[in-house]
Amino acid sequence: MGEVGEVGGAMPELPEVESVRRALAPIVGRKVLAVEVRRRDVITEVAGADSNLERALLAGESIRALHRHGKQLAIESRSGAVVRVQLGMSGQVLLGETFAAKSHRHVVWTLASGLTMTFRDPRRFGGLTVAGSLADLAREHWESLGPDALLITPDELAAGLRGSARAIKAALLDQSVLAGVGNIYADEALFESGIRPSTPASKLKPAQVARLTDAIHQVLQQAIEAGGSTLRDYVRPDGLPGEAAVAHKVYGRGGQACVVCGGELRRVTLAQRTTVYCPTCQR
DNA sequence: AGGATAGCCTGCGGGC
DNA sequence: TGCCCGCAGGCTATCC
Repeated sequence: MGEVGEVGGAMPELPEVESVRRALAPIVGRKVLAVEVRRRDVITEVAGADSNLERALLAGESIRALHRHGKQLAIESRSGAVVRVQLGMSGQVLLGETFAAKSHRHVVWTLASGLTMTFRDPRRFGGLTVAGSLADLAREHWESLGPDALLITPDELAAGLRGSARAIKAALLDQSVLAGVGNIYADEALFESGIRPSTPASKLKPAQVARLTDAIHQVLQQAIEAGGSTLRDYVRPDGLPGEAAVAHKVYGRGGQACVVCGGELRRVTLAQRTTVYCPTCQR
């Protein structure tokens, strides 16, 4: 088995994580022969996880399935034990054998047939969580997440926004409202639905919530189909860069011309995050 | 108790 | 050319 590829890149939001999940398909059904923990502090344990860290990381197990909720990934073994992967800002999962020279390789799995999987994360905003079962992981972590952003309905989004005075941009970044949207796709979805990011969440009319829901689905789906991020250091499993697959219309374009009206896009800080919008198209 | 804020961490790009 | 500084931001803890 030669190099399979580099899976994951910068600024992972739902589409990037979904791309990683799909790209990890080769590990399903394979046995984990060994796990090397090079940096223990990237791993947290949920009560009930195997007290032996390598076993908790699925050493000796066969991989049964790959799950995703929002931006989080879970690798489930046949025994039911799971490893949650959070990519954070700079996390990657590498599949193949040609990555020994890379720095920040925190955990390395050796699987059957010579396949190697590596978790690397230079900034360490991400990490791994080991749990005895999906139910344990859900109880400790996933239950606090809102509906997955790809599946959320207008009614569910409306319920998450009800009574909330904060800006819609802040609400979209809140993973307990919906899971999977980060700064990039929040701005893109608000642009597509013509909603100003500073609008109080509870002030959105039902029609706006419906449009926003559609826009969230659309921008995420489009990004998944394009193979994940558009950012330059993202590399798809086939080794081709994902760059330029989708052009962001507002993210990173403050001061530039709106692709719809030609006006100047405005760059502000909202909810501690750089936010770009069109003052003409977004009311 | 919802919501705002701080802090974690490294790579990179702009400016000089 | 090379150095320095600011910025990027998902998530958790903490505070109000």
